[in-house]
Amino acid sequence: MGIQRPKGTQDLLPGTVEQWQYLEATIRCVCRDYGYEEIRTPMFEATELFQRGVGQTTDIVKKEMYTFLDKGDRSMTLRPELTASVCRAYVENKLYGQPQPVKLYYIGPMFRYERPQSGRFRQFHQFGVEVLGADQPVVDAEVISLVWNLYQRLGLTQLEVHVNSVGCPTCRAKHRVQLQEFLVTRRNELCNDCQERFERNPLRILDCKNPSCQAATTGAPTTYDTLCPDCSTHFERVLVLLGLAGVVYRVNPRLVRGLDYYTKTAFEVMVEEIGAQSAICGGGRYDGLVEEIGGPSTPGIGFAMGLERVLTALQIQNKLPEEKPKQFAMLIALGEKAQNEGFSLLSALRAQGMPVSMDLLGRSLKTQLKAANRQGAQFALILGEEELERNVLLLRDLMLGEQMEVPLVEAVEQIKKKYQRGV
RNA sequence: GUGGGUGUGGCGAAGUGGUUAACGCACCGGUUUGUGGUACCGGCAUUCGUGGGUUCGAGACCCAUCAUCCACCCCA
Repeated sequence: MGIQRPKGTQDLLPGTVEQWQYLEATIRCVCRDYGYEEIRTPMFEATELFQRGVGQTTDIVKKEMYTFLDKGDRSMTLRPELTASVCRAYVENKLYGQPQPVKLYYIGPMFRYERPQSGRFRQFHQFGVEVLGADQPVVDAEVISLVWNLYQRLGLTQLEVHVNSVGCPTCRAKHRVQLQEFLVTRRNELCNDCQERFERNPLRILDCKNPSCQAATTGAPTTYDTLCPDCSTHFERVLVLLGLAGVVYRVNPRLVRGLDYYTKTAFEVMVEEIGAQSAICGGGRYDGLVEEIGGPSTPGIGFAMGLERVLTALQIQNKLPEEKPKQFAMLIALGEKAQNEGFSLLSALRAQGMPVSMDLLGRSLKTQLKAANRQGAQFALILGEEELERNVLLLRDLMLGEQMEVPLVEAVEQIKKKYQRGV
């Protein structure tokens, strides 16, 4: 076998691309309704952006980035996520000078060097939203409601929306200490991974899948015990507003997000049916990130949604729209003279916006009819030597099996009439 | 990075060491000259991911390698 596509990448072929187009169109529609505008940033950025933005200690930065030196010896990285880039763009383009908040969305490929598995790729696609310059709880609720609304429109069911507050850096640090104090006596009950997490990232132990870790952490102090008054009222307000927006959610004190920048509200949406990688959307507030990147202190919140995973869920739940017939009519021209006449007719029909095509292999009438049938065409426009001599076109209705003769001069008009009736 | 499964034509799938590698779908062509969706007929893998090895003999056994899938880690 010759050259193959890189591991963890996909060729999206006709038949599948339509599903992506449908999903993307629905997303854009919801974003427009919510008043979000699209932003497009580069596929690669200075490596430092992700190191600072995503966090040096995260797996993404430590082992999953596609990093390379360009010809000027600058370290560049294929974007593994987009929140850092959007914040960079916000600062660099001085969007803080525009009316606040700035409400943005993006759709595009991300790159992470991982072992592929179900729902996990090296090039994958995310839809995401970022709101910069607003710290009110309503923003958190609006963003989550946007996600909810999108899934409703897509018809997805069996969703689990988990919401939590991880607090600001101050209360998070307090929680961390309390958690370690709680766990220190049970440390030997934890799995190997969690033994290591104990020092590095004890919050993560809370959402370990290992049953013994689950048991060891029952009754552990939650973030709510340590939330400062500000974080606490913020969280309560978010929950109230979510209820008012009709979002069905669950408060999950064990929900911890993996990226360093999250503060206060964190949330995740899961669909169990799609496999081990069941999170189809994850996000939260990141009030310190813009400043971390070198901009003015600016609150922010956003999420990212894995489109491959959403599509998988839609497939499993059978919620994708049916494929429409590709062509309205097929032109069947027999012989070179007829092809000349037919080709110009074809171009006239297409100029009028009708989806019409013709045989490109010079095949027999019979074969072409068969092909037209398979395309789902409603009409066959037959033009042979005989018709040419009499200046007519055979207009055959493939559904009814009837055909009529139309003078060539009236052909476009007549066909258009049929087409408009169908549309 | 770790662990497990799989690899036969475009797709699905038989083939438990022995002469010519089933079958289904798809595809292409035909069933008298220019009329489709059905039916019938025919065509479509010098070869079983690749490279070695065992054997009189291998798609089947062994080794290596590559690819792919699933799971862990982590994330969308």
